Amino acid sequence: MRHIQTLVLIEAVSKAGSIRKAAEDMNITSSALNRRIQGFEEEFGAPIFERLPRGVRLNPAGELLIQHIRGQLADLDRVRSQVADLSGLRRGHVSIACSQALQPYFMPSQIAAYRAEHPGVSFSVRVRDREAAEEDLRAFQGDLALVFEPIHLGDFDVLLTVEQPVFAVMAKDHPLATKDRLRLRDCLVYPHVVPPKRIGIRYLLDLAVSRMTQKMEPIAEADSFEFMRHYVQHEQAVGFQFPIGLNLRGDDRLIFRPLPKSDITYGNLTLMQMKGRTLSVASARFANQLAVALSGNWETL
Amino acid sequence: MRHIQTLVLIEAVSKAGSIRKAAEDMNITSSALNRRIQGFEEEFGAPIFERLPRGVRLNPAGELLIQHIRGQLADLDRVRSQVADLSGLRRGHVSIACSQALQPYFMPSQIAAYRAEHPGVSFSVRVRDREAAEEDLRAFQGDLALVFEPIHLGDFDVLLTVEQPVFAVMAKDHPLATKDRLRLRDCLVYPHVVPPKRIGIRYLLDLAVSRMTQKMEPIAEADSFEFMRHYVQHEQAVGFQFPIGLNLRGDDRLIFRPLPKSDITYGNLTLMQMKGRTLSVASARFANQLAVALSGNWETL
DNA sequence: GCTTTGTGCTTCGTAATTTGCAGCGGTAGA
DNA sequence: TCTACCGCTGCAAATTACGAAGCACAAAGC
Repeated sequence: MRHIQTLVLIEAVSKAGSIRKAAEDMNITSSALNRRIQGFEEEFGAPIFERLPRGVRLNPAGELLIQHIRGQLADLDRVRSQVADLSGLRRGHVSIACSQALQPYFMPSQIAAYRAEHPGVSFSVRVRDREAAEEDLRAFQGDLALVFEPIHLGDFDVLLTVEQPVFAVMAKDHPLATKDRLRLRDCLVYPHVVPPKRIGIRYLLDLAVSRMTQKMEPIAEADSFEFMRHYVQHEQAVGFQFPIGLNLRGDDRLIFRPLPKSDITYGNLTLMQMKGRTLSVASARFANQLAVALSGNWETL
Repeated sequence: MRHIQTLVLIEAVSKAGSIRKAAEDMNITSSALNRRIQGFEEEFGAPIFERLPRGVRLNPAGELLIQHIRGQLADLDRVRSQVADLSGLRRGHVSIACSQALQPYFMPSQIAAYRAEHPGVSFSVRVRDREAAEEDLRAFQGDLALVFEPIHLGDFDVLLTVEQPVFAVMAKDHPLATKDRLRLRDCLVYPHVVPPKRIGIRYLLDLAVSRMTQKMEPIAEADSFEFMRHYVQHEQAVGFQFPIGLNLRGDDRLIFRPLPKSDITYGNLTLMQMKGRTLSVASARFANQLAVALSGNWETL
């Protein structure tokens, strides 16, 4: 794409932080890149970068412009995808950012199901906490985001929201495993493992605990649910997870018990896209499939 | 803008219908233009034009692309406007399509008021019926549209809607001028002048008459309100207009009487923009001013 | 049926633009 | 003071785009 190359170069420079570095990345000489940028700034009518002793950085005008550039590049991708689609080849690419909970079971099965029908579509899946996922959308680095408890809802279009209760996770021989109705306060009596603050489930836990007299005193704070899953098998500890991240029936070492909504708010699993953006054919269809899959009850998982 | 020229050329070709004509318009040779298009199609990966014996025409892929191009050009304008704005110069351009009724009084006074505060902003005003105004927005040929009774509301963002009653317009010595409460059926007894079907006020008239036993039998159908205004001074005829298009107090030759809502629905004057589009600074501020001006009651005009 | 007109497209020599190389001046950190 | 890295600039080479002319073809015009 010749007519767009300058824009791509500008983005590369803004990412590299210096013209020379960006020139190396893009396999051209720094002088050529330098002159292209100067030429663009002249055409544009205003400087885009502020020159620092150690390199360059976008000025406010440049920030405005780079947002435009990213939007245009993403939109051009969309057009190409639509064109490819109407010429019969069902190919394309879907880029999605999602919570950790969706990694082990949900996303793999969904992507496999989609690819069974559209083998020409490729995927990139990035694990992001709720804040980073939104940042991805904003920078046009991802088409979709599927996260619990999003923060800045106003900046995005919400395609779907479903509620999921928080589950307590423990070993089969845990004393609490025999209780059929488990309360959050029971869990906190035992050693517990929780994720760090940026994770949605932790946000819900903090909210719930703030209304209780008991305090949360985690023996471990880990951003890996895998760690939690395995740790509770070594000590008689309790972990927390959403059902979509659990193999509710198929796990023979762990026990999962839902916590009542009165104890801890249900988590909102939300499928979002950048506000006002038109998705590529592949992304839109995949989003649709996700919506159908999620609209079922979690108890049927 | 060098990196965008090919896109502009493509748009020119699609408008001219032939490469040679477009080349003349753009002051280059047809061979150069031809090669640029071929080059673009190769980069793009698919033909954009279908070649006809008498010229070229956009194929479906091209239609998709041209929409992207127009959006990109409009968005770049917006960015440049914002950049100009943050560097202190309050300049820019506002392009608005609006109904005939707004031409004599409303738009001139609004634009003058805006330019009194922002002398660097220029305007283009196009008179369009409600359908053509929407087409303008869709093709990114206008930033705003202010029309009565829009048709495809779903494709646009509505910034404001205000109701305006239909007024009967007649000479000062007209027999009906003495009645203080005028009904539509009274007007239709006399010779009447109406606009053609594509105009919003005619749509309302047709709707109203379809519920009556009386029929509409216009002695003249004219798309110029000026014609109507002057004609009713020659014959004892009745015309129709919205109050925003009338000088309610200042006209010493004509009488204006509102028709009751039960006789004929109030017209919806609607300020719209292209769905999801971010307007330039100047356009957004002007839209804001229009909204403020219109939110007052028509009776205070 | 023939000419005329208008189309997209190609060839080729030339003009315009971009690139790479080397070097300059300047700033920050050692 | 020295080194490393930065943005920037002449200048010649390489690349690219352009204009003029002409070709093949199809639809009107006569």
